[in-house]
Parts: sequence; structure tokens; C-alpha cells
Amino acid sequence: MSDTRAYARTLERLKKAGLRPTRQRLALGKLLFEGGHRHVTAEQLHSEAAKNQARVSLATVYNTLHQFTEAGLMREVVVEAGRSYFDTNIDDHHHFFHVDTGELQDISGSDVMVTAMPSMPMGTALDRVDVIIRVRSAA
Amino acid sequence: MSDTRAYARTLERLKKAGLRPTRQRLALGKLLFEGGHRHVTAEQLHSEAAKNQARVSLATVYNTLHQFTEAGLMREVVVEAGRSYFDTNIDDHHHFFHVDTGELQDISGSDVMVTAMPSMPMGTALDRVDVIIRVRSAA
DNA sequence: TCTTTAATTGGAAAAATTCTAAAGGGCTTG
DNA sequence: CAAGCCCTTTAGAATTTTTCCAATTAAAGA
Repeated sequence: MSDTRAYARTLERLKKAGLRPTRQRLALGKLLFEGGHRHVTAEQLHSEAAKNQARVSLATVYNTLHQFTEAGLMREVVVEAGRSYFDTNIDDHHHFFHVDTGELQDISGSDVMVTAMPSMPMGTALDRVDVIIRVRSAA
Repeated sequence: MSDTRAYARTLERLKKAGLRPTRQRLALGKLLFEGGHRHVTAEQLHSEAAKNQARVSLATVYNTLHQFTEAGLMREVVVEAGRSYFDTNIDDHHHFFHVDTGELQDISGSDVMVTAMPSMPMGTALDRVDVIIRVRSAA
């Protein structure tokens, strides 16, 4: 896919989400939404941007990831103390988390079924159910 | 319950776990395991210890929480970017997480059922399944 | 195009956690 | 019960992760 077309797609995406198509967002969006789904940390995305000649500060990477998340373009997945992953897959799904390697792996929503949901606490409404299956390297 | 008995219980717990019963561990253990189950952050426990005339450095609180967790006396629960909770309830159970308040609330293991488990990725073994039900304040 | 207005950016600061090297304290052995 | 081994604690600094806010930049209207 040509660079121009990649940017055009990202541009479209940003417009739909009501986000200004700035240079930084276009660059990060291109990295995130090109090719298949991804699990990235802010730090990873930041250094990846640097490698691609895109000068973007780490703070902007955080801002952008949060804005994309708020706009429903991504999901935030928290599995480890002091580290957030951002997932470009926004379909209903869950995760394997490799305790030893820190890797995340998607589990299609249909492969996990949560039954017997308890009732919500008073005055609250359901936001989302996260299932994280922690695995470690077999002995 | 008398202080003496409280310490005796914690002492027993530490011995079983193979942890030296130091002054600091006894003080923190007493705070953690007295009364009902608790969800605490390192910072919370640290200031609580200070209020109870127990001089314990923040680094030691972190060390102790991790040691207790490794010894199976507690569980670490990660729900928010940049913050870890430690849970004194080690029974099979899951959590409600209040997105707005940051509060955690236990769900008994029998109230949530995860079925249709996918097979583990190659070369991995199951460690644990975490279910976090995110709720927000009702409109 | 120019101006106004509001969103965006990134350096700096804050918050959370870990590291380090020196001092302290349990526990075993003699 | 003293000596010594070695695990623990500690304070401070370093590191890592995340957020704040003043300067900048983009969008909209004239």
C-alpha cells in the first residue's frame, strides 16, 4: 500500500472520530493501523516513530493513545504493574498474558464465555468485562 | 483480639511461608491480615503503618508486599495504569473495578463462571484466570 | 488572507516503582 | 551465649511511567 493511501485512510479515521488530523496523529495512526492488529506500549510506539523519522514527544504518544482510546479506535489493556498496553483490536475479545515474556495475545470473544454474571453493585452500570488468562512457560 | 494474639498469628503465618519474622513484617502483616480482607496500594499501607507508630520505609513496604505475594499470602491485582493493588484475599475470586472511583470489590469465585476455555498457547501452562468487571457510576 | 478561538504539543514535573550500598538484625553453630 | 553468616532494612537516588500546563498550531469565520 502506498504511503499516500495509508495516510488517506488514517485521515478518514481521524475525521470520523472528530480528532484533528495533525502531523503527529497521522504518523502514529499510520504506524498503529497499518497491517494487522497490534499491542503496543507508549514507549514502544515512541521509539518506533523515531525510527520512522517522525519527531513526536513521548507525552504526545500518551496523549494520542488516550485520545484514540477515548474515541473508540483502540482499547487499553492493563496487565502488569507500571505498564499499559494499547490494543488496536476493538472487537469483543480477551487476552492471554505471558507472565514470563510480558507478551499479550488475543483470544477471540467467542472462545471465552463468562456466565453467571453477578449483579452490578448499587448505582453502577456495566462498562466492560476483561478476562485475562495468565500463562507461564511450561516447565 | 489482643495485640499479642494478633502478632502470634502473623508470626505463624510468616514462619509457614519461610519468611523471617522481622519487626517490619510483623507490623505490616498485622495491618494486612487483621480483620477482613483488604485491597491496598503500597502508598496506602505505608501511610497506615506510619499512623500506627511503625517506622517502615516505602521501599520495605514494596519489598514486603512482593514477598508476601510470592509466598502466596496475597495476590496482586492490576487494573489501572500506573497503580497496583494488593489483595489479602487469596481464595478463588474475581473483581469489580469502579472506573470512576478506583475502588475494587471482590466477587466470589462461584459467582462468575468462565467456560469454553481456549487451549493454552504452545509451550505454556495456565497460571491464573483474572476476570475484571469494569463498572461506572450509573447516569 | 487575517484574526480569533480552541485544540494540540512537548518540556518539565509528578507519581510510582526499583535499585544500591551501607547498616542492622535473626538464627545457627561452636 | 558469643560470633559470624547472611538475609533484611533503609534512605536516597535513579528509573520508569504518566500527567501537567504554557507555548504553539490548526480550524473556522470575517
